[in-house]
Amino acid sequence: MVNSRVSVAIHILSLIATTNDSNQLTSEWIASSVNTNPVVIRRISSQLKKANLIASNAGVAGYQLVKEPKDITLLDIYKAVQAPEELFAIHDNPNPECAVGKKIQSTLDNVFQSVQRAMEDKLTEETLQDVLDQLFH
Amino acid sequence: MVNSRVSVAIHILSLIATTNDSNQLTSEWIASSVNTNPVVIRRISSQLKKANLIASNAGVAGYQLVKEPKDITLLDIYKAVQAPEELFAIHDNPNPECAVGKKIQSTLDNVFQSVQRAMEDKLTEETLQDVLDQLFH
DNA sequence: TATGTTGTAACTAATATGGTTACAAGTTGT
DNA sequence: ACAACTTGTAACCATATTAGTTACAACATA
Repeated sequence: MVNSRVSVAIHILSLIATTNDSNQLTSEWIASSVNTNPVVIRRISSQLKKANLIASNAGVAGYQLVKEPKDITLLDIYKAVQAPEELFAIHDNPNPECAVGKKIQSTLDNVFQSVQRAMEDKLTEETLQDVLDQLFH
Repeated sequence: MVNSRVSVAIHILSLIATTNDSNQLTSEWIASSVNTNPVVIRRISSQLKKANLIASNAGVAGYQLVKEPKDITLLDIYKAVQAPEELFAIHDNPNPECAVGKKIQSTLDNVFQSVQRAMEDKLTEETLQDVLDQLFH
């Protein structure tokens, strides 16, 4: 299962996108909406910052979006907080002296990549704006 | 990340589909191809059996496919070994007194379900036969 | 009856995850 | 200058998941 960092990241970005008073947007305030520890928020915010989705300044309260919500895809968010990780794990060291074992890894790699691409294509279709629309419809 | 049980399950099914001598298909022999412990094989085989993909008899060596490889989709295999589990985790207990916190779970549930459906649709397209074709092309 | 198998329970080590404490470094207002 | 507050990170902890392992009951077969 994909961990909840994606979920929390979308929550954070939704708050940033919809809160006018940037001064209010402290990690502690965000944490009280997400219901977690402020450090968890700062940790994930740090990843969103490295992915160039948000901006912030050490010492000064608040975070700002770097792009329009319609230009932030869920894949952007997914990749920001997910290690550059394959969706499916493949068992290692299958027996190369077995006809199946010899080719199973490359075969599964092909298959799983196409599945992962299908998922990522869907994540690309949906933007933060779509989430905001659903949140406030 | 989706654990390696899906990967191992496909390996097991490929061996069953392509090994004529059923007597050879012991959990120990399969384990030597997968490169793991026989109990791991029996554990996953047990799940495949419950999903009605393979058959076996306690005490007698071997496993048999219940369906044709072309009629076993990768989604069948995925669901057999994966707990009936959502692809994306959603953080719990967001603050209901916050406009975002109040609706984030139902919104993310919608969004993530559509993404999961895209992945499952792709898994449905590919069958064990397709894997066999790639293994022995 | 001896040998070998499947099926499972139970335990273990390794790893990932989210929560937490602590603190350095920065900003701001007085 | 300094007090109060913030972000950014390192470090640690408890928990859960995972795969590997040992052990053994139940069954089949020569």
